[in-house]
Amino acid sequence: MARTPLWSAIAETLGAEIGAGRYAAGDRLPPEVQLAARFGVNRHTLRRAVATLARRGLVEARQGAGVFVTAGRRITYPLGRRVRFQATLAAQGARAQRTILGVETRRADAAEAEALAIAPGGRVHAISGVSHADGVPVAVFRSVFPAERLKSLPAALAETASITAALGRLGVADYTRARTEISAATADAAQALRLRLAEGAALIVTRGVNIDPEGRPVELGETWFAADRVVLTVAPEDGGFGG
Amino acid sequence: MARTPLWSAIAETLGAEIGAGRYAAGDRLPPEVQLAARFGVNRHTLRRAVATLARRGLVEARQGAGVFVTAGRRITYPLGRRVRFQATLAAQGARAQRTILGVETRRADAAEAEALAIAPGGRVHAISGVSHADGVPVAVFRSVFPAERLKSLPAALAETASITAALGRLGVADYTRARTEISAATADAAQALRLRLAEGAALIVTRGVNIDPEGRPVELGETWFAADRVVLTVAPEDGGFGG
DNA sequence: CTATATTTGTGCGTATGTATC
DNA sequence: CGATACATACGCACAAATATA
Repeated sequence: MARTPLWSAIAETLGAEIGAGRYAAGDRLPPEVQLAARFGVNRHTLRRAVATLARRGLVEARQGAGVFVTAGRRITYPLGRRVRFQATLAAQGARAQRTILGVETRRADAAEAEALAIAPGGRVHAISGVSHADGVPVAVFRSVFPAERLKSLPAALAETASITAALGRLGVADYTRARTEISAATADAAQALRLRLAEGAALIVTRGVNIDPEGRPVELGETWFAADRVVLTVAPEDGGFGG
Repeated sequence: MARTPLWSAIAETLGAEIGAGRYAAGDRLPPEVQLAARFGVNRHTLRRAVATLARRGLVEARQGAGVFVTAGRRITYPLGRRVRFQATLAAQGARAQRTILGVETRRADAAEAEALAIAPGGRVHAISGVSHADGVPVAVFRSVFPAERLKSLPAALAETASITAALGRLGVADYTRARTEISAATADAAQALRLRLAEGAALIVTRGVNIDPEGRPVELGETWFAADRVVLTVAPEDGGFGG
């Protein structure tokens, strides 16, 4: 008979209270020392319970400020031939924004070279950044482009934050998603910071290759979505479900 | 300048050593007290580092036995119109096995009734279980079926563990996936136990409705995949990957 | 703007329980 | 059975970030 640990029972209790509305979205929970006193446990024990709730996305702890109940609305993100960030969010009444955090040109590793169908060790532009919906970060991404074909991509990106628009200037009028791999991971420190999540929170990970109309790869993209803010959907047939 | 916590630096070091092959798959790491001594930290601090690696799926701690490096091979699981567990694994040379852990008949909740297009409060059969590949648990699932139409499903499942076969006996010769939602989560205690993962490990979560050739929903299925053992793929065009 | 209190984050030490070998 | 090794839980202290007087 495995008896449930204290921290687990406390997490259940607090989670249920949040669900029941005792603490509403945006509210601050009582300080850890008070909660520890209420449950009659050590602060460490209570902290483990709170960490569990944070990983589940129910609360968010901010050092010096407190532990806050998170909001909770989820964006639906359809996967298919055509994956467009801005258009998807606009259709759901959300304002999309992309921030480029870094651009570098370097040699491709083996996996990148294969995915982009370039020579091993060929040069690539690597772009990383964060995607926001209505000011809330929903994903971090890293994209790799063949540098030889898209020499002036960094310059184009300096003028427009939209990757679609930047590619358009370089003659890639259209692109489609050849294949998408989906996995999951837990947020590391850097991702947690960018996405305003607790470390260890669940992320949906996608890895996909975009190709131009001739079938040549133009982008290898990896995206880490905050799982408590996004749901991906896969529809076997394209073309709307009719709202 | 944010100085990195000790536990984080230690996790990086150990993770790199595992990646470099200093500890091979299946190997046991030195005991916590030894590792704590090696890094000159308290056992708590080392445990947090190990917990981080466990969440990432690099290691697995077994009480009383030790901390072991996990194997690492990943199964590819294509999502599409036709989602068949046994056939998918067989194509990759893995032996598929499904264990039914529980069958109950109860009233549908609002979401289930809507997904299955039955009257609110109508009865459903709920099946839960675990899927294994070559003896390794890769997913836990819960499926809900309309009980009125499939009255003897529990009996059929008692004779064959295959859901496809059981449905076949009840006149559902074929079914296809209407839509799939994908998210991610971290493993709770029960899921961690069934999947032999650390609590907090990353899970890929899918939720899908299967429909018969006439378009009537026959199953609402939720699956939690161990993210370090499975990759889902989405191909815009159907038609086998050949293999 | 500065000083102080509050609150979460990290880390050590110790003790005991429980599963495995 | 005993020895080993991971799991839980308590206590104390200080650092870092934030809020407040």
